[in-house]
Amino acid sequence: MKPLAGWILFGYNKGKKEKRGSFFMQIFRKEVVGLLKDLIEMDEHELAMDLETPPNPEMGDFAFPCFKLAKKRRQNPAAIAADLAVKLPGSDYFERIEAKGPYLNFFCNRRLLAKTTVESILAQGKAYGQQEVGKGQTIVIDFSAPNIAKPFGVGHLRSTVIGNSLYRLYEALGYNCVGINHLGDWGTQFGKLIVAYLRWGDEQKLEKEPITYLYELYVRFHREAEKDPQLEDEARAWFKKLEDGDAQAKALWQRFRDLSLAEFKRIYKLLEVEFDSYQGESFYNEMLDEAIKLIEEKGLTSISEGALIVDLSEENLPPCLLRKQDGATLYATRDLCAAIYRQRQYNFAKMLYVVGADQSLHFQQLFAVLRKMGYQWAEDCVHVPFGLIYYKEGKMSTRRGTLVFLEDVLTKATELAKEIIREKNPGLKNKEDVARQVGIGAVIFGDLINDRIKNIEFDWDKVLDFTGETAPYVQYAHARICSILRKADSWPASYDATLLTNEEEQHVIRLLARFSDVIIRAAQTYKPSLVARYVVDLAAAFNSFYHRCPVLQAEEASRNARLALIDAVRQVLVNGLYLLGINAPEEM
RNA sequence: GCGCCUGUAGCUCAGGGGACAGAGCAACGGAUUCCUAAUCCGUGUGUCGCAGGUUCGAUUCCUGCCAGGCGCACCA
Repeated sequence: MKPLAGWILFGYNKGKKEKRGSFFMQIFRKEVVGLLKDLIEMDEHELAMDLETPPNPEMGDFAFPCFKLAKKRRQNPAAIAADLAVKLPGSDYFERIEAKGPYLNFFCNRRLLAKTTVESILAQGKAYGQQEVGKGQTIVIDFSAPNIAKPFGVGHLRSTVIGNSLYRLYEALGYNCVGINHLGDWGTQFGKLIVAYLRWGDEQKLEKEPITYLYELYVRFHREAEKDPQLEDEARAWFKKLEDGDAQAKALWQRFRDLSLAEFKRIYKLLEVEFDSYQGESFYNEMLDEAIKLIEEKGLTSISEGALIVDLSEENLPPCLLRKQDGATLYATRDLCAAIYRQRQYNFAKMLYVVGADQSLHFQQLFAVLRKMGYQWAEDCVHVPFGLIYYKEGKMSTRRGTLVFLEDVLTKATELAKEIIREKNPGLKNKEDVARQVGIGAVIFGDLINDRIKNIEFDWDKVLDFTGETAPYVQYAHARICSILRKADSWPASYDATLLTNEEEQHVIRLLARFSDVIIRAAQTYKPSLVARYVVDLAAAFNSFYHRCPVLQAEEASRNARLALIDAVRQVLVNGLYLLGINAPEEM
């Protein structure tokens, strides 16, 4: 996988993962390298690579392990560490440098770290954490992509929230992002739906509850098709007619699509997710012939069992089907066409497909065909897979009808939030709004906190638990800060952040300083979970601080510095939650 | 059968080759004349699936095996 140009500047193309700290920590890191480089037989890069963060803050902020030197010098590593500690010149950046066993530990100047961190957060505000590594580059993100005429289940939530978070992460890195909702609005399922509707359809029911009703028809089709396999053939025939432009088929399709899309947009509004394009599979219908011709001209196609395929046996992959026996196209055909179109349209530096891991093979095939076609940019296409959502009984299945509707989950979570508000903060204004932000935030967060590749078991108790590592926990910390800031009637004319040196304050500051690093790493690995974990850590650190260190009651100099500190925490919580697509109410 | 993914505390999961492997939940015990108790503090359990290998050092990298999940041509 080719690294993005921006990351090369950031030292991310070194093959081996480079351990680096935040922007601020980077200043200190450079100083460590500067201090050590003349004392040891290692080049600066190797030295920087070996620097690590001790497991415990009592062991300092940086550690240099002396094992490699021990081998080179044929000496005891602990003796080397002790020797270096004595020989090192002093530095304003560090309060202490001491040997501990085979490690040389560096302790940052707390005052300096506190000052740089808090002051830049307050100066940069919403922009804190943002960078420009992606400036001038476009990244296409294909996400959500629900199937028309099927309900929006909790399974679709994953693609939607992961994609949305990646969008915001890359935007924060300066990339020009294009979010595409590649709607599943074409394919054999429409043949099925048309058959079902023509046989059993009820206009009034369709009008009233389009998705639910279309879903019923879809489930019924599969139930009946088990007894009567001929239905499947009939469905395929109708889809072929649709592709050939049959008026009746087209009219039904259009209706199903319009009704479904209207419902999806309601959910996107609840989630506050937006797209730059809703060009789904059907959009490419007119271009399919041209795309297939392009592949044929490159001599990649062949006929097998009556179908038009691209043989991929050289790549150790099953063939990619472009046309079925009846001439109708498939998912892969339309995806190939879409990829080519998007490259022409956006000239992307990278294209992400946020699609379930169960489709890994499809993407391997897709990218293989693009490579065979000679497109360099095939290397810039990335499948960002995620695990399935499970019920105890097994995978959720649209066909079997064992699906949990996302809207129900969002509604229940919001209601629970409202209940808790009524109990804990009855005087709160705009309860509805806050309940929605908290409830929906909890659902989004519950998804993003887990590494995306893991399967998730759907559990109502867990979705509706608002304690511990959850969005409400983070939002609550934020609301508390806002409350303190409100009560501090006057904002200090000046503050001295170098006073923030106690353990709780420093713990918070170290986390604050790491924020930009988290953004880079989350974007690089396509893992919003890193941001979710970070934001929980920061909230937890704040909560510890909150319980041990008074702000408003502190004597003036300390009070002013702490007000600045918590305002910085507030800002970073807001920025972090934003990257996850979650709101931070000021009261809850 | 082949391919991909996963396997860490009772449960759900973090862990960027290094110093005693960490959270949340659940359980129990504490904290509210004090900035929102959706909070905080304390109490403890691990053959890091198993077996090899690379390394000064492996939960982390490699190989094999075991278990679970997903996928493997006319669905998406």
